[in-house]
Amino acid sequence: MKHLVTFRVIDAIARTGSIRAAAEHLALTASAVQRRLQAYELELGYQIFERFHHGMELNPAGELAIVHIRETLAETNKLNTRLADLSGLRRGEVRIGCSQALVPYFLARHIKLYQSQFPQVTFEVHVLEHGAAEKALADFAIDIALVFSAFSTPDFKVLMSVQQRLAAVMSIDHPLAKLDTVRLRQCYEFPIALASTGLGSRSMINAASKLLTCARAPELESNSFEFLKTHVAGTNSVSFQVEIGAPRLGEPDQSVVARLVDTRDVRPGALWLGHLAGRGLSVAVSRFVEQISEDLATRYESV
Amino acid sequence: MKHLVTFRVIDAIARTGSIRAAAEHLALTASAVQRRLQAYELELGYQIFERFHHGMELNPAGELAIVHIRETLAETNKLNTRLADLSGLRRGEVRIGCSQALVPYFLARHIKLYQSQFPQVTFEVHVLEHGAAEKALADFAIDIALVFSAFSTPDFKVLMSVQQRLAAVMSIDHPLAKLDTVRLRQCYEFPIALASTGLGSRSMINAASKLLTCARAPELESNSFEFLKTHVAGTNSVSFQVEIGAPRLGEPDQSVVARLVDTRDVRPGALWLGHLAGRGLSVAVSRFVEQISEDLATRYESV
DNA sequence: GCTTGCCGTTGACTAAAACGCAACGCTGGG
DNA sequence: CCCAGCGTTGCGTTTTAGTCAACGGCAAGC
Repeated sequence: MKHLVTFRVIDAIARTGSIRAAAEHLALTASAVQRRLQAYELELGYQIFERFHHGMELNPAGELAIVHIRETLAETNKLNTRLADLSGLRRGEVRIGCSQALVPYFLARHIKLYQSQFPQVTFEVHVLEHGAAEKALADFAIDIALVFSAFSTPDFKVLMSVQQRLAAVMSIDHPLAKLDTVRLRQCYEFPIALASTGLGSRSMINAASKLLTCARAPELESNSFEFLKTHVAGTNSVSFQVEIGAPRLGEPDQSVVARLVDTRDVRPGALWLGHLAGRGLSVAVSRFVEQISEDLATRYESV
Repeated sequence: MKHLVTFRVIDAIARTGSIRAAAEHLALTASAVQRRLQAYELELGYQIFERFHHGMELNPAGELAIVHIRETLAETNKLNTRLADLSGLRRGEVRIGCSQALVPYFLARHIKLYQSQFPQVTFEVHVLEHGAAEKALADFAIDIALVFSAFSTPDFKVLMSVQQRLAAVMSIDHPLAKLDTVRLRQCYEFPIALASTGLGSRSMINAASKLLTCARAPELESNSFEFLKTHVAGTNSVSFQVEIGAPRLGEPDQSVVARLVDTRDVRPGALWLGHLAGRGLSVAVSRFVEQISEDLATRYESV
């Protein structure tokens, strides 16, 4: 889109924090980028960026402008998907921000299913926790967020939220694998491998461990569920994962199985699906929201 | 704004229905206008207009596009007012669509009051009834509508609505002017001058007259309240006007006075203040909405 | 039945804007 | 003290947007 290059340029400057970085990102020269910005600031009548020796930063006027700019870019995308939708084929882009736990099973399955129906729709998956997801929504970097922490400001609209129990993850031949559900006390009889602080499963464990006399520091800690999984597969360690991020209950994933933890030990958390309030969703996105909402609603209890 | 000329060009084509008319309106050549449109259609990948021998008309894709285009233009205006607001002075534009009755007293008073505080804010007043106001809102031609008919689709958000009684308008020395309120029957003892069908006061009268045996066709009919007013000033005719559009009760306006009609004869109608749902209001507009809402709320009963 | 008028569109030419390149002045960190 | 990285500017070239004039087509009017 010819008339939007200035907006894309300014957006890039704001994101990268420097004209030269933005220029490289856009395959342009620094001077071209600088001149576009200068021309826009002149038209607007206000400086948008504060110039520092280390780069550029938005000033208060720029904060207002960048919202308008990103909104316009997003609206343009929506127009394109609507037009494509009108002419028959469903095209579009879905940009998701979600917790790490959602990626390997839940999202992978749903994106595959969706693309088998609408191959022209592309996906962008950003792994983000907590506030990062809110910021990405506000910056128009993602369309929807699927996270474990509740949204902290009213700028976001919750589309749905479901209960999530905690699951213990262990090797397929682990003694606890024979049980249907496990007690937290039983898990602590083995070495414990936990996700890093800040991830969904860790906060559930932390809350529960306060009440548990046998609780102790974990033998292993990592911010990669993938690593935790391979670790427990080869040892008698026990790890934990939010229900939806655990290997499908019952269906062993290679050499790892998951068992729900008794709710008397760990109270269920919540998974939130939301988007930016006041912002409409494109056809492709709302169709995807429908798909995952339906699955979530049938699979888990709403909260 | 350099990057919006294409949008303004297309908007002009859509409004005028022809490239050449749009060109003249924009002080450009027809070929320049045509090329901008062609370039946009090429970028978009879809034709936006249907070409006829008598001019241009939006096709379905164009209907989608024009909404986006007008929304973008309106959003740009909002950004400008927000920036001006941030830098101290309150600048901006308020575009109102309203029924004829509102103009002479109510709007004139409020615009004068508003501009005495914020002289940099400009006003556009469009006299529109019924559906025309809804269309103007949807086309982003006005920011708010203040009309007597309720909004017919959920695309509009009602900000407030107040009851409106009917008032009889007569010369200052008219026999009925001695009364505080009048009965409809008493009015019909004199020649009657009515507003044209489609205007607010007329529909209230029409509804009431069905129940009245003495009702008859009016001696005079006009779509100009101004004319009706000067007519009753010089004769013993009686005309009607919605409460808010009548000369201030008690305060004679030159040679005309208004008296409320008994509510047993004519049930109050409603005055609606609304804007386009999902569209935020600029600072200047929302400030004006506040001002008139407060006045309406203290002066009339809400409904 | 032909003319006249208005429509969108196109080719040729010109004025203006955008871009790349190279260079300048500046500041903070090694 | 120098070097790396920043935003910015002058200059020559390329690309773009505009005017002007002309073409072909359809509809109404004499």
